[in-house]
Amino acid sequence: MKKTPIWKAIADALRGDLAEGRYRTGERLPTEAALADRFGVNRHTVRHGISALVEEGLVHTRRGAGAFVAATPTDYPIGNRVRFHENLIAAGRRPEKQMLMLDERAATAGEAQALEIAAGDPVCAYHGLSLADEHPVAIFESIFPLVRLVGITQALKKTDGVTAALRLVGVDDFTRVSTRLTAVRATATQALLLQVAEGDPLLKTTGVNHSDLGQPVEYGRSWFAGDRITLTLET
Amino acid sequence: MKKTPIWKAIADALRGDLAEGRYRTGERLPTEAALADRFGVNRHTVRHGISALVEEGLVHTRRGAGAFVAATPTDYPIGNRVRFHENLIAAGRRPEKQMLMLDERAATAGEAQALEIAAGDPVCAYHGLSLADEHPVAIFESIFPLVRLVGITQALKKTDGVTAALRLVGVDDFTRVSTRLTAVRATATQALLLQVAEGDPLLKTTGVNHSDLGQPVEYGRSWFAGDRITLTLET
DNA sequence: GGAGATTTGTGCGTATGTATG
DNA sequence: TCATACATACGCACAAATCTC
Repeated sequence: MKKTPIWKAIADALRGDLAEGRYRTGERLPTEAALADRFGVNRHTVRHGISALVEEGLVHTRRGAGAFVAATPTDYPIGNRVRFHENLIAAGRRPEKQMLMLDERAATAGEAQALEIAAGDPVCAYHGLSLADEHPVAIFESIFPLVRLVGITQALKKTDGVTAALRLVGVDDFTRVSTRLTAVRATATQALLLQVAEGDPLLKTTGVNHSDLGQPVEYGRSWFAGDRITLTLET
Repeated sequence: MKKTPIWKAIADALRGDLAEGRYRTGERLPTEAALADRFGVNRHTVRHGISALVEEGLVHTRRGAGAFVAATPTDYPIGNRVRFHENLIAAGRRPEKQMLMLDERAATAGEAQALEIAAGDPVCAYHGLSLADEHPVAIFESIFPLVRLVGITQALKKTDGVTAALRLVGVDDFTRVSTRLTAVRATATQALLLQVAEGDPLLKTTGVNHSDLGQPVEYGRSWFAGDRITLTLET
């Protein structure tokens, strides 16, 4: 019989609560004092347990505010000095971009969190398809916060690219602050667009671009056909 | 001017010592009591700092024995030395590695090409499973060219990690020259090992590590459970 | 905007458990 | 067996950020 530390038992209990969906994304956990009281332990012991969840990426804390349920299930950083490079244009392939939809709507909770705006704030949604040699290779989706980027929708209609459109609304430079990669199944819609079978594996990337002022200006998601595309990371 | 906590300053100081090579790999750090005395702080404060280094993967601790240097990071100021698995481990979550198979055989055509050897040349194949919190998260497979790395199989048996094993056979340093990412379906075997359903999407990564002489010394492949793991790239 | 309460972060002290050598 | 060293856990105090009124 292995003896499990109290802090780990607390972490496990909380992780279980999260797994069961007893807390929603972004929701605040009980305070350390409340948890310490509930489990009948010292506040430090609770903190130790919570810190484990923070390391796992399940929870993030804000001093003075509380501990909140993180959006992502598990994140594994794989390096700080890695450049993300989409190597779509491998040897003589002609890339194209095709706009599928462009409209303005209210931000979902996840989009709002990524863009650091309030849920329901107006955003511009830009959907499209990337092709190489006339074969679809990826679906992309860019969300722009309208509160910061007035006129981005019109700019996207006029120009032919995100960079140019952002420049039109005053964002001369932006940097990608994070990229996340995971594998998912193709939904029916995605399968149709990418011309793969429903349920086929897709490589999903999500990322946020910040302006030089440090504000999020674009939340992008892409789905690559797993059997057709390989992303390469160059050091 | 930002105020840095004492524990962070201690972590930085120790990390600096490691970067300068003042401790060798495997060497024991001063005891917590000694460090607490040196820095004039409480032992808990030292522990907090050391725990940060443990999470980064720079140090590992053994109860009753001490804290030991895990790796000397020469890549701090400049450097494109991305140690894929080490960085995964740095994410914390009490990772484990479980060896599944270790044998010597002839290289397949693809392995030979990646390692720049002749097809059929003898290689060492090292298969394993990565776990976090006792849950499988990835399958890894490393192929080593025996023509360049005599005794690597025995070294892998003795040591507990690729880095240490390579050092045993004379490769003190190596660099990942490329990483490729794609999404695939889980085979029956992979599904069993990763405890997912057959056909579930997996994030597949492949990469080659070169020695400081520029020769390929390892061809690695990993399969991550797509619904459980997100790789993050930080700029 | 300001004052006070709340909540997390940091740090110290103490005690005991457990693995190591 | 015994001392050493890390691991866990409690308690106290204050700082810093946040939230509420």
